[in-house]
Amino acid sequence: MPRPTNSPPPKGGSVTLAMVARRAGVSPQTVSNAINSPDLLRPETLERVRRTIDEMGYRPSRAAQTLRTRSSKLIGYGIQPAPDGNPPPVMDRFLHALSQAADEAGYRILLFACPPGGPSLDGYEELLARHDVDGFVLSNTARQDPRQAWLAKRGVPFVGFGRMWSGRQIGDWVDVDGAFGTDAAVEHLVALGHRRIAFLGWPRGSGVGDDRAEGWQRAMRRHGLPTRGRRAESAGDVEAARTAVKPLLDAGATAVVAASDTLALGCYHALRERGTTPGRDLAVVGFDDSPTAAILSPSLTTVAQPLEAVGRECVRLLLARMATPDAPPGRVLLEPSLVVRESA
Amino acid sequence: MPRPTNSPPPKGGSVTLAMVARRAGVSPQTVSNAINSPDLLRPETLERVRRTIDEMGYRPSRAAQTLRTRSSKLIGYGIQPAPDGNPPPVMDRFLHALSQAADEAGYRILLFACPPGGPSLDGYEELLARHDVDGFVLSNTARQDPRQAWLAKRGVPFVGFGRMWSGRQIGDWVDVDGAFGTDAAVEHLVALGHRRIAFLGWPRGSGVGDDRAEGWQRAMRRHGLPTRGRRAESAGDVEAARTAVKPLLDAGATAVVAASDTLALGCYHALRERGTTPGRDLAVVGFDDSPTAAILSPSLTTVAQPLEAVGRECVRLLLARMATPDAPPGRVLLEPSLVVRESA
DNA sequence: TAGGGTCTTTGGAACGATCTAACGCTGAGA
DNA sequence: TCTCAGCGTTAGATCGTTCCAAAGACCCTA
Repeated sequence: MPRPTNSPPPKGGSVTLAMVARRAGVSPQTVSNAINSPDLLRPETLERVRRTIDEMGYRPSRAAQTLRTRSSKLIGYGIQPAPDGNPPPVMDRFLHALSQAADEAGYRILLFACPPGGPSLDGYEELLARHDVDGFVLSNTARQDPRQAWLAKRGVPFVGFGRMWSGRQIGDWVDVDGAFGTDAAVEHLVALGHRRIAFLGWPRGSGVGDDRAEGWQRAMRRHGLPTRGRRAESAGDVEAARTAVKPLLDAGATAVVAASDTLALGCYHALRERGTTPGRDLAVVGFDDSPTAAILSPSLTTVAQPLEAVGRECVRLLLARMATPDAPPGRVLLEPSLVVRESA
Repeated sequence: MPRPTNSPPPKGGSVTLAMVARRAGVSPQTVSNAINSPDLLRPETLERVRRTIDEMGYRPSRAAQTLRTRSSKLIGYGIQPAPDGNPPPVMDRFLHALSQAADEAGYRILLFACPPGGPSLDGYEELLARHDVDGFVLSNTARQDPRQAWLAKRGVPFVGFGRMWSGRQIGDWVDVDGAFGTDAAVEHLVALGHRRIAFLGWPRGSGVGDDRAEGWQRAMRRHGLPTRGRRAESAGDVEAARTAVKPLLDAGATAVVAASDTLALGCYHALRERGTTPGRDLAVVGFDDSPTAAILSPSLTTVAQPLEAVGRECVRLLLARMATPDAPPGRVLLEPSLVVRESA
């Protein structure tokens, strides 16, 4: 009769450290060392252990490692619901980039659903207490976002996608230089011969929006072009943009730089309404390179965020923070790139 | 001098089962029972333990539970890179729904990055061996997808978003009834008085495409309307669609049902080219309710997939499978809904 | 040959939870 | 009166790994 055991039923044919050790004729600790501190072993022992590991297809159990080391090699990410109408159109690309970068560093992304209407802190608390998450990536950071301060107070490593627009800067972040993007858009338009270049943005006070406006303004100034009367503000939806852009057209603008692809689409509509054609009668540049941009007709010239790089940098900063908790904060501003299509 | 210990530095002020037990004056096992089998305890003991748990803010450690039970309460999800040009425009919505449904059942989604060019099995292997993942959700299931068979052979619970279009059906899946969607689109058009309703789809042989075509065909037949000469095939991009739809227009179609929003947009372009207006001169219905659909002008009537429901059902089926591994396969076909906008 | 110093390797004790078997006690059935 | 199942609870072992301290192997010098 087999010995009575109170161990749970094995799931796969999971190989343990002890099994490897027995087969290789060493102690479990030596196998552990072979993996974590190879330089402690005599080369021939190391070789033998390594071969045995391969032969048996051994993989360390994360649960056991986490229990012992209190580090789960997990990065938490709260996934936001799409606020109606204006879902971040690019979030799955970012998430893939993030996941890939994490994988390469031996980490994984653990998802949790943020309830709609502002992220609460419960989810973060839960992941921290129960899963021993090593750190967090924050996105859709808002003005008055409580998360950074909350995490910082607890000494939990985190990195935000998006800088803080109000109050004191807290912690590490990676962001895209919106001003650089609109500046580049203006450069492109100037090179095409445009002089009366307008900007269609969101109401002042939104950090992202003001940033994008600033790039336009600075480039205009650099070229000695007037900005007065060339700027309009609009809510984020197409309809509002269509209305808001009209004064700019009436004022004789030959090109419009918009703060988002959605706003740019509003320009398209306004132009069609008066029987003119985007890209021919008026140059239009959007922002975000949303999937829509490529399939419009004429296709939309737009500023693309380097999401893959953002993901990589987020992981890099996060790992650095975990390695040296007291290091000065890391802040990375990445340059977006202009995707030139038919509309400009 | 404090007793020497070899425990790792505590991360938070983490409270353990043993600490709760000591404070409540019971054994650790009783606290465990209070959580996992409350009906074993005498009501007054239960009450006392529960109060202590609340007071101390105790949370069981997932790592320890996983180690002991071999169940991580984790669901693996391989996140695909966006294949160029045609990223599934809806995947982040699905992912949020999935994560939320999992959360509510006490599970979490663990992400891993699938390398581009078809998912390899390595990622699945890794999650299984190292993280003791309890199951997987598959999406972007392709013809000849090796994953289902691989997982089934190992007895790993999984559920696919998307049925299997070729070969034998393996395992559980949830899918959206494309035929139902196009059928409903035809119904709507017929009610508007249309008779010459065309279908613009992908080349035959793609499971999803054939499914959507079939709903159109069956509804047409039901109404005694001819389908001959009213069907065109096109590659998935706007440009191809624009070309492919022309014969349908020439043949006098008054309405087009497209297999995707992108194809529908191709119709828009073809119409504009000949100076006609979508929604007035020709009704157009798309499929997917991508973000683009709402912001087009005229806005696009389209068939919306119930992604929240898909997420919920995926989790439900997966949990059922884990509970009873030998139960007959669960297959859920959900009805999409027609979102009526200006184009039809 | 004994002593001292490197290098390698090992035993034992955690980490925090859950499983099994049994504790001492009561009351029902024979 | 004796046996035994059931009650709520507990002791002890165990999951697979890593940390700590110390033991063993080895070589060199005195």
